Amino acid sequence: MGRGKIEIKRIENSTNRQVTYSKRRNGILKKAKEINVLCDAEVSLVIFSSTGRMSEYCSPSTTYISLSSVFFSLVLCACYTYICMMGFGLKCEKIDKGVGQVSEGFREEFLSSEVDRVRKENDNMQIELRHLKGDDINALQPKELIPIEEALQAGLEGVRAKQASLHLVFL
Amino acid sequence: MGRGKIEIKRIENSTNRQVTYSKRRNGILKKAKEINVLCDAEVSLVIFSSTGRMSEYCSPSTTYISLSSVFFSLVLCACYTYICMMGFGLKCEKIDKGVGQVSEGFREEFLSSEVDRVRKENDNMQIELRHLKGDDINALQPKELIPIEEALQAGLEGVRAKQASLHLVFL
DNA sequence: CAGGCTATGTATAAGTC
DNA sequence: TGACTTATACATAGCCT
Repeated sequence: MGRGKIEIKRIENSTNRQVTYSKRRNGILKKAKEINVLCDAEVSLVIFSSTGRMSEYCSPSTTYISLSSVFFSLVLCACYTYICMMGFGLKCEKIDKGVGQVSEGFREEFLSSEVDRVRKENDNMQIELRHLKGDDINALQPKELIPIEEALQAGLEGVRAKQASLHLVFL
Repeated sequence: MGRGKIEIKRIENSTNRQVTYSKRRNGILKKAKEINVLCDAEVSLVIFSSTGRMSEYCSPSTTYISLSSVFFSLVLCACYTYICMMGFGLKCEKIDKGVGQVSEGFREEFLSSEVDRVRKENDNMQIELRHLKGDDINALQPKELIPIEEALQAGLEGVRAKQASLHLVFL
């Protein structure tokens, strides 16, 4: 993608390598952001240059900040590592042998179904919200549009009535 | 980079979105591999499609695991990754098989915090929905009413435009 | 819906300052 | 070393099957 074609192999000239790294890193980060926006994809990207400098991108929408327990983080971290390593068929014995944990099946089962339930509720609301905002309505039948229109109309009237009353107060 | 220029915003047509996702995901994965080879960079990339399918790439070297101080920086990403996976209801068999007890142990902890998170999300959406429907707006400040009104107005216009286009078809 | 096909938009290798 | 330019290779949007 430049003046000349290059072979995909380690760039021996270190200056060149550094320059190419910067450019390509920016390119990848940009593309990561684009696919997130264009396609609703979640992306987690971490790049280390050969000098150890790190760049990263995580798509927004995340709530990991709320997970404050350090222990928890470490476990997740280990987990992530494990995923990466498994990708290359490596075994991570440390994790296997690591902390033994007693798990109480019932509570977990409850939590699991609760997560499912709340998530479903979430999905439905998200769809409703989208529709109210005029998104994703192309797939809808004419009939289905009517209640949406009515809801919007009613909402608008409500808000405007409220605004009008506030306005009176200010006069 | 195609027949036409596109704006970087959510692709509404879901078929298109899926197609674009596949193509761009392959593109990013390719570039991740290239920067790894060309520039000796370590890359860790995880992408989830909106349907929850995961793709990942980790550069072959696993040396970063030993760089524990730097690696610690990955914790946030790790959390994020794990949440994504759970968030899409994926069963990560690799983890379950490999880590066994450990994964079960923190799965519960995860589920617990996940229930909290999703519930919070639920609450927020519920509030937004209520406001759009004209409920609970008495407590709002005039300023806060404006975006609501605008959203309603925009939504209404969207729905009516859609209805108009459908109407044309029926004539 | 998954796989090809091109015209076209982007990324970027190499060059310049 | 970094910022900017340019010619080229590459990625991909819109089609088509």
